[in-house]
Amino acid sequence: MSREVATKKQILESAYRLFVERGFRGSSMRDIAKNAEIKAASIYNHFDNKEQIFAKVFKAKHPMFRLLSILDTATGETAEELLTDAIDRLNTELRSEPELLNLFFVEFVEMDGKHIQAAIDANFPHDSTFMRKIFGMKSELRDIREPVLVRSMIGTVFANIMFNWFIGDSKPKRWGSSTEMTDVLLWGILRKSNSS
Amino acid sequence: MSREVATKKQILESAYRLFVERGFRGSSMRDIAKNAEIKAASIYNHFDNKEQIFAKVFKAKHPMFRLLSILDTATGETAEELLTDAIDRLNTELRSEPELLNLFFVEFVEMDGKHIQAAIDANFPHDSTFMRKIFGMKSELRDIREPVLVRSMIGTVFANIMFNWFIGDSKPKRWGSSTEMTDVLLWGILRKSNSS
DNA sequence: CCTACCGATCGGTAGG
DNA sequence: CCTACCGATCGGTAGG
Repeated sequence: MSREVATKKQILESAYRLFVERGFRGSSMRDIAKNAEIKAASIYNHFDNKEQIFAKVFKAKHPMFRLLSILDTATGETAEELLTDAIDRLNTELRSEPELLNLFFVEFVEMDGKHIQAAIDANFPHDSTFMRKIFGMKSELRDIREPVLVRSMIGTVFANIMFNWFIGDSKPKRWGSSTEMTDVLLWGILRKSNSS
Repeated sequence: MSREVATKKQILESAYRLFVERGFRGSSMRDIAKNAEIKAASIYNHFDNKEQIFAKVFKAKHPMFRLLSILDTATGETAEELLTDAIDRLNTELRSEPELLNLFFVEFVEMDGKHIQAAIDANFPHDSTFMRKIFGMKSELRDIREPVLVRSMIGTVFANIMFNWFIGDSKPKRWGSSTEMTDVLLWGILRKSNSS
């Protein structure tokens, strides 16, 4: 990797971490430069301006594709096992890296969503191992299209975590556990009832 | 309402709109003052600093309680009707006011979630008409606790909308409609199968 | 509630 | 890739 490419990569990585932690306007070019171990003016040898950096970071780190990759690692002999494992993995990943979705929030609030389409165009099509696996277990499922199934799963996990943020650490018993939430999802997806 | 209270209210309302549109660091005290039709220095007669304004805005506008209020307006003779109407209302509201959740995103990214607990403490307990209604239809439902039900519903609607942001306007057919998503949820909740 | 102002920091440029 | 610097804007204060 040439020196130039390496520096560019350092800038993008530094910017990613800062945008995720402090948002776009909260991350200065000087801070981005410092983490990349250069001076602020040198950034302009690689990028035209701050927003161009954000656009490239967002394209490279769009969280949707990260979540689909996590799904691909799930395993299981039956549909119920596969789905449960997939949900566990999503939950674990989002809990250990809660800022995974921050980049998207920043894009939505500060950028008005204007880079989303370009990021989608750059990353599609995505070959999903998970969808192929669950497709092979079709007989165990209700008649639901695969993408709808994937949405339901990501949605359930996502909603669990968001909801936990919403209510803070208070009253977890009152509001239920994520296991209870997963149960609702499985009942909605599987052809036969799961053990509960 | 005294002049002083009215001014304070104008400042909070102005700050709310700006925080939601541009984030915390993207909203200057001068902008907040201009929308409230005073000068920037005058804000300090009512608030100590910018962050205190955010804390008060967040406490007053925590989106969780807004969503619960929307649920309370739902009607229906059967559990299926009530749930479908509730989901429709949530979808309609979030679609017509997509920035409803932005305040929460800003709190999460720029404030590191530090005001959440205070907002919860200030707003609980919340008397939910919706939960009482659905409680009365318990025989039509699987054995799911009401809060879990509410979470599933808000979660499903929320995940639908987030997912639509994720994928932008592209390939709606490929990824399914929110009707298909609702169907999965109803199957997971209702004791008997719904028409599909 | 205002005018006037503070030091600090911002994104970006000039010129080497 | 750097030093030095630009005008603009920031949160906040003094003083009336």
